[in-house]
Amino acid sequence: MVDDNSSVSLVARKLGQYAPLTENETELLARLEKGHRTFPRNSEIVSNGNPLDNLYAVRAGWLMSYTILPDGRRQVLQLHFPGDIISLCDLPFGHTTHDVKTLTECDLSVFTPDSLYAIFGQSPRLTALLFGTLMMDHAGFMDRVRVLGRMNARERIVHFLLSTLHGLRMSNSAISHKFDFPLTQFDLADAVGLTNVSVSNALSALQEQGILQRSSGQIHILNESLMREMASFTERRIKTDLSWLPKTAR
Amino acid sequence: MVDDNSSVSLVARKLGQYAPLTENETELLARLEKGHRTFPRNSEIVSNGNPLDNLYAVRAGWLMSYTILPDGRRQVLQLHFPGDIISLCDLPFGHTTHDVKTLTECDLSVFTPDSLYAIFGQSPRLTALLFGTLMMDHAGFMDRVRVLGRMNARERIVHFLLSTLHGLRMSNSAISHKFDFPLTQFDLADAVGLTNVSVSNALSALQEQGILQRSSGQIHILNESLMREMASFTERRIKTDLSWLPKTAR
DNA sequence: CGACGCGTTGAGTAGCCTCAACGACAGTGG
DNA sequence: CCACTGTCGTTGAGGCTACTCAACGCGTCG
Repeated sequence: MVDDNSSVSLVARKLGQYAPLTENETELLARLEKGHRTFPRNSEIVSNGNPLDNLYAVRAGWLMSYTILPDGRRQVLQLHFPGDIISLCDLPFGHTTHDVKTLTECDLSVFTPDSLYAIFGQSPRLTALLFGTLMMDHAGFMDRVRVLGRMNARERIVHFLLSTLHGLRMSNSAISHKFDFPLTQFDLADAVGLTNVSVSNALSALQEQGILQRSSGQIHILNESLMREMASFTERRIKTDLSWLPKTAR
Repeated sequence: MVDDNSSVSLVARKLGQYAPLTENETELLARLEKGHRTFPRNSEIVSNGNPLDNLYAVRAGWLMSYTILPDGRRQVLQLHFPGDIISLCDLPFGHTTHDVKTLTECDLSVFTPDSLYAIFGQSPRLTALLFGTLMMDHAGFMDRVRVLGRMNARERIVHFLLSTLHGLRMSNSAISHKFDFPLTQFDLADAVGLTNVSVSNALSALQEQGILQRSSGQIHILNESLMREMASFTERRIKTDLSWLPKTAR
């Protein structure tokens, strides 16, 4: 377990990329992550339809949220990385709207909605930043609708890998072109609306063409710019001028 | 032109469904819709990538937002109905991220981001409600990812029609099972990731089975409960207990 | 060692796509 | 008033992508 930066909130680090935070704001966020606990790989963290008792801040590890159709088909909705807050989007519903489970061993901070409400009450600026991350997610889902609606197998996979890389860099800008990728091909298939067979074929083809390389749970992006073009991937960056924040830096 | 309710903000009416609004709040929203103008059918309202100079509140008519891929493929992202605010989700980016055009003649209020910032500064509760609607959209996009990723032609169309009906009822709860539907089959196809041919076939099949009926730009839902089951459609309703609103009703 | 999960590969299939032709209809201009 | 034009929806023929089903190799773990 890495303890050398346990005092720094990963959520704060991520939000700090959008706008500088005051000490007070950092402290507010750190409070969310006071208590934390590790979950083994493949743990069910959130179960669809339950009352929203807890939210989770990811301190380490990967998770994914997904839904199961009545007949068993599964759709992976989103990956969650360090710095993300899980179930934030369910706040206005009061209950969870999908399942979440860990893809790796995870270190999560568990807190209640009330802890967030406290932040909402105390810092309009943090509130806005949190909503900002939600709107980033929103844009991400709009992109995925475009991908799932109009792209073929290879384009889908390329886009997904790029957005994964992008998501990783959000909390750790040091991520290069090579990264651990703990999803099985079944997971990846359920994320991009294909079958494991098609995923296997497409990945092989991509590797064949020297676009990427795979090795034991790792992905190596060999030609990022070509991949961006293939999937018409556009990186969404929140406007750094956050003049729209309510009560700016009171 | 209907003038008898021109003094009532449609946005206010929609937000009022989630939580009662004070007079002051209603007045704030009404300010957004002070000026308005009509646009003919098929007008380009928003063009992808431009600076976000204006937002629009829909007072009457239907619009749709969409993206065009480099090779011309199109994906319809969302329909917009009376009471909706267009481009709200682009606020943190400072530029538009998709195109919007009118499907019918539309009556739109045009206002600047600054007008919204004014609301953000004056009413945290309205701010939260506006974000609430955004999170409803968010949930809608998550549902669409599930639909596009894992459902076949008929299920997709059924789901889309139901969510359209649901969206209409959001601003006008009097909508029954029969409603105008100004989308062409090309539009519908681009919304659910199919071709016009598949849409035509699927609609014919649905009509054949007595599930719905079409007649000159109208859709008549004959068996809503069966359709809900077919597409495992779940109606998202924002929790009416909005205790999480910051500075509740100060 | 056997059991299981995971990835790969092959053969056959199904759903949706492409291309094309045609009819209905509305708008336009002569 | 009527051809002319373009959009829209329908239907058919053929093709392609991704799916289903299945077998097999590999590695991990009990």
